[in-house]
Amino acid sequence: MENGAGHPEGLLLDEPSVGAPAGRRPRADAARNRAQILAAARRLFAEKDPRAVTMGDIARAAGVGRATLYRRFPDTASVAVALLDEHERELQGAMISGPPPLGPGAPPEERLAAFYAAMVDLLDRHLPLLLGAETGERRYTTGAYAFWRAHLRVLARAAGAPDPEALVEPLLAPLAPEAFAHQRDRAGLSPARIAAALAWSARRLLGGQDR
Amino acid sequence: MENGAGHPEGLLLDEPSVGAPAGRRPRADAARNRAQILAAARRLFAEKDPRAVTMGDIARAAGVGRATLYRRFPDTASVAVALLDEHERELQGAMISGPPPLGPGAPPEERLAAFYAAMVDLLDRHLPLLLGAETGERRYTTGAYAFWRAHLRVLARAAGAPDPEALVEPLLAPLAPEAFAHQRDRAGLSPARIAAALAWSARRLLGGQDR
DNA sequence: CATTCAAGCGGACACGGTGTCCACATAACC
DNA sequence: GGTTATGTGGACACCGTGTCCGCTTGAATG
Repeated sequence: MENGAGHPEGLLLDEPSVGAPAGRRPRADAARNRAQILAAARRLFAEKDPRAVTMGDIARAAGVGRATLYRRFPDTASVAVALLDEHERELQGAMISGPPPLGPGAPPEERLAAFYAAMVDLLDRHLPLLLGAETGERRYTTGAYAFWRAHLRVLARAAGAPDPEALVEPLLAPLAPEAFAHQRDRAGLSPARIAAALAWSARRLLGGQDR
Repeated sequence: MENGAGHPEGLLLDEPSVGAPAGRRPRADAARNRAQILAAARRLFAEKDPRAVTMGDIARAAGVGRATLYRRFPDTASVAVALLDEHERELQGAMISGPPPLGPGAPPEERLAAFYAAMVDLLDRHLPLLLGAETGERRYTTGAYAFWRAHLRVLARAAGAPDPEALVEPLLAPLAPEAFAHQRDRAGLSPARIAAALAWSARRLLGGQDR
């Protein structure tokens, strides 16, 4: 990486882009349907297992035909991604240009701990959506993931870790939606306790006692 | 936990039990079919995306009817679990009673590093099966997972970590099959490099300089 | 305000996978 | 060799997916 202080600037702060027509202003009924779809989907994801939500469910709950739904979203995961977009962009902004320790200016281990805390909060508040959006392999191909990855690579590098590229995945893996769901709902750990354990890990891993 | 040197003894060292008749000796044709099913499934999981393998695929490749397959295995994941059983039991045995550093007798951070190395090796050799067996949430409900969990809890406790229970998940998350697949096949990291990064993490996290 | 036309809509279809049922076959036991 | 319990697999109904095509409707134009 050339840029020493490099941040993953502009890596995923683009427009919503998922399910929204690009060129001209959308038609009134189209916009209304889109809003109905998103509202219905948010409800459905929350009230049953997000991975069991089908395209037919969403279309029926939104009061539109299935083909109308398919016109904008290729699958249920894309709907969830659209619902998550704004929350994730907000967090990304705070990471790039917000106040420390989440933003620039704090030592790497503290920035990592703050990132963990923010992500645990995001997971806690929007777990159904995240489960619906990032099921299985899809997690790694989504745009947001590339951003988290780039961010953590910068932090690992700044902390002088031996192989930042290879360290990124272990740092990010505990934030997998399924992992969080298991800890919170199956094992009964509070989000605060999960965040505390991650903060401890962050300081152990990137803390600068020897290097 | 009462048992100070406690190991999760007998937690998952039971009989294969998946798809094998329990009580009496199985019929000759049943045993033959079972072997054909497992052989065919192993082949299929290796040659295409394990998550795209269907019950019909396995039955056809094994030369048996679909209902025969359903008699033993409720879904494709169970077939993969049966194929993994022996490898995992072998590793579990080494962890409980094998030589250090994998077995008892080494400091926690070294045992964790050895566990990571062994798991990376298992993942590298049997990734298709693991992807087929532990897709998504199922990972957390499988028997083997409970064993890894218990093992890491013991190590974290021995290292004096503040909240071993909450630390287990972050320690285990990087070993999710999807995470490994992404690192090795998408990011192009060699298993050795992945293992090295995990070993470094293990020593930072559980290494005993300050506790 | 009437006309025109592209964009949006949704009912209907074909396909493929799942899980179950039941009539038949066959190995194991007497 | 006859009997029985177990194993087998073809067939069925159901559900979700993804696509096609004729109809509707909003918006731009004269």
